[in-house]
Amino acid sequence: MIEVKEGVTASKATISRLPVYLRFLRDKLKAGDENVSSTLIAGQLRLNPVQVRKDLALVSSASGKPKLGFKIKELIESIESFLGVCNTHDAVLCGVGSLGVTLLKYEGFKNYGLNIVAAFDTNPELVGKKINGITVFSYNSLPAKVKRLNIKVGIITVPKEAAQSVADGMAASGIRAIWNFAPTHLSLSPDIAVKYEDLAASLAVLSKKLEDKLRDEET
Amino acid sequence: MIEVKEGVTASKATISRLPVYLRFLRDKLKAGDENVSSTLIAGQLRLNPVQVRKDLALVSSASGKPKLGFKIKELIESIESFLGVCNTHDAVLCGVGSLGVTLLKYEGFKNYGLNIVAAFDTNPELVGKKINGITVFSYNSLPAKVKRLNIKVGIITVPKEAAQSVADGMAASGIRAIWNFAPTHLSLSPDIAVKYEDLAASLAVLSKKLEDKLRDEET
DNA sequence: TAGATTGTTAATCGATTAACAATC
DNA sequence: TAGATTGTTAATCGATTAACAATC
Repeated sequence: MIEVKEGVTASKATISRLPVYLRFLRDKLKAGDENVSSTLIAGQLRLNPVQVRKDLALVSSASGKPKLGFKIKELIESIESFLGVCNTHDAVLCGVGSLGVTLLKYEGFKNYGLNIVAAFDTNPELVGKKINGITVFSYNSLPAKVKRLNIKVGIITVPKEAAQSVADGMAASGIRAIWNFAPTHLSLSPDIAVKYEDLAASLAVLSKKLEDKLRDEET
Repeated sequence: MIEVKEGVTASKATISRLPVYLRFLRDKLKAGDENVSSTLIAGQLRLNPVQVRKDLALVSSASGKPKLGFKIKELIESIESFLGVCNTHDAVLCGVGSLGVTLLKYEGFKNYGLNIVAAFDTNPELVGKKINGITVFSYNSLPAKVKRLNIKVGIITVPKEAAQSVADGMAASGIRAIWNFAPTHLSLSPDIAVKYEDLAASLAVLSKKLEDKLRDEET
């Protein structure tokens, strides 16, 4: 039996590596492997083996065996539990445009503890439609629904002009965490957790990496 | 005249804050402001003022004036030039599904130096279509096109099962930077820069923030 | 002038990496 | 046994923050 470590404070960096490990381990398990070493994980994922061991030790009480490594199943259980403990939240999505629909259709969230229970839009033509089993409601009904279901997580996929006002509405309805896909900064009370899904920032980082590679080459 | 600092090595953290500043400054300029202080930027963006000044000093030779702050226009020019210098790349996108179409329709990339010149898919029904002015070609023609146009950046929006094979194909055709939206790890030569757009990881970070907020509350 | 703000140097903080004994 | 691998402690590295003189 795998003990789940509760109340452990993992760094943001570790937290964002955990889903990567999880995905990798699930693939390995599927491929029929039973054990995996931190050396192997690090090699494939281009990380430092010590870092991998530290990350794993933080969320899992399953200890590895010298020479053999870790039991994949145990690690998966541990990471799932750890993320699950932090996670499993109902969420609402606002803005049923191209991106909103893409997210509503995305099945992967359930594996990571997010459950989108309702979508909202101002466009009357969309209201009442079901996308991937999730009903689109009128934007006006957002506060009531969020309050009634005690929902804490909101996803914003509206055009950037509308994002601040939607965020304010969500905050006023009791939402405490906002996943913002609109390319704009939000001004909100420090009580609200905000995660920006910023494609421009990602792109900048990739470009930087590319320039580094190309520069290294010249030398 | 604003000098552009070339060959400056900004940290990954700084790089990913630059687009955020840029967006904020553009909004301020639009609102009619002429000057802005690092204190104000930091306050609104919830950053440390010293950090803001350091970031700005790194990419801009425009110096701020005590009491007044910085000229917004100069800062915008500097950041645009800096990101532009690193950036301006033609790119191809592979996988014209829900997410692929969303990205093809997204106008924001041009502001940050990315220019998607062609899309590819294996589905014959999609081939020949134009999305937002970008033609969808047969997946088979990817290598030839990438080589001929000397394209260095590839965007992967195929299902995860196909991602590795697409990545291999891109790498073999000369692509040096891959923006991977498929929820899977890619094994590639260290020569290739890869940026994972990992929704699961983002979600984990947001959940962690939320848990922190909720925990703080109890105390 | 008084006070807000800059730019820089030094201190702190946190995360990554190196070193190495323990062990299967 | 020999060697790969673990887990932990110490060292390093890098980024953030604090302190403060300079200045508009």
